[in-house]
Amino acid sequence: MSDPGRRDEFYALHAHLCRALAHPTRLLIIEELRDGPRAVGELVERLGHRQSNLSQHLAILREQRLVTARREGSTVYYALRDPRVTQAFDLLREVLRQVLREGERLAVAN
Amino acid sequence: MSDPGRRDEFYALHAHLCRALAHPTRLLIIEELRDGPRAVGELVERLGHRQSNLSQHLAILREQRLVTARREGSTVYYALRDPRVTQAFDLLREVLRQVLREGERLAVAN
DNA sequence: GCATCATATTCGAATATTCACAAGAGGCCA
DNA sequence: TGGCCTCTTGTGAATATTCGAATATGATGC
Repeated sequence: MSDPGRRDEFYALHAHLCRALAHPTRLLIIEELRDGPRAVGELVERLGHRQSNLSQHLAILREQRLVTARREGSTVYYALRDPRVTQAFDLLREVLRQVLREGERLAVAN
Repeated sequence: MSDPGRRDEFYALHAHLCRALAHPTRLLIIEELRDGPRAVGELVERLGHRQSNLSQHLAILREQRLVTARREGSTVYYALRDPRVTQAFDLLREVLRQVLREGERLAVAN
């Protein structure tokens, strides 16, 4: 990582990975996949978004290799690829909760 | 979290947090702050961006409460607020490395 | 073949992000 | 006070993201 070009490229990829997580719908998808694979139709039903919209978000998660897609007949099952993604997800969730708690204290203090 | 309105709001905040991480420059800033606080000028020198640009990125990290800013005379020192942020950062970095390794294998295999 | 169901992709409009530059704001010291 | 240093913020242009609607693809069964 001493080559600055390679370093910049790596950080760009890292940022793309974060970007893939930077949308509420995609976070909800990840939460849904936490307990195992789900078909697109199930996600549509459970999350209540347009099918094309979910498909677009799933494509983004696929491109960043955060999920795998397995075809079974005409239905496609999505699954999380790496448990570390949910670990990172949970860490940030804790950070957020902390921020909200401190925000409440600040709101009271000011 | 059973109230759907509250759930959506929480996921929106979570997404905003991820969004704050979704830029190479901001990831580089976090990496720089890993070993302790840094003045804005130091970051400018080490990262080689316009000072106003770094200030804009620092503002985004501040708004999401990922960093703290402490004034000392006329210089401002930034620091990471929560070590879990770097933990999440590192987890995603590992995921990325894994993806790159598998990508190489795929590139060879195809 | 054709119809149907499940999923994916394309398109365009609305919105958000990012950068550089210019201008503002606060602290320090003569 | 005035000048200088450090940092922040407003503006606008270029670019990227997001959504719904429409359309395309792909598998299944008749």
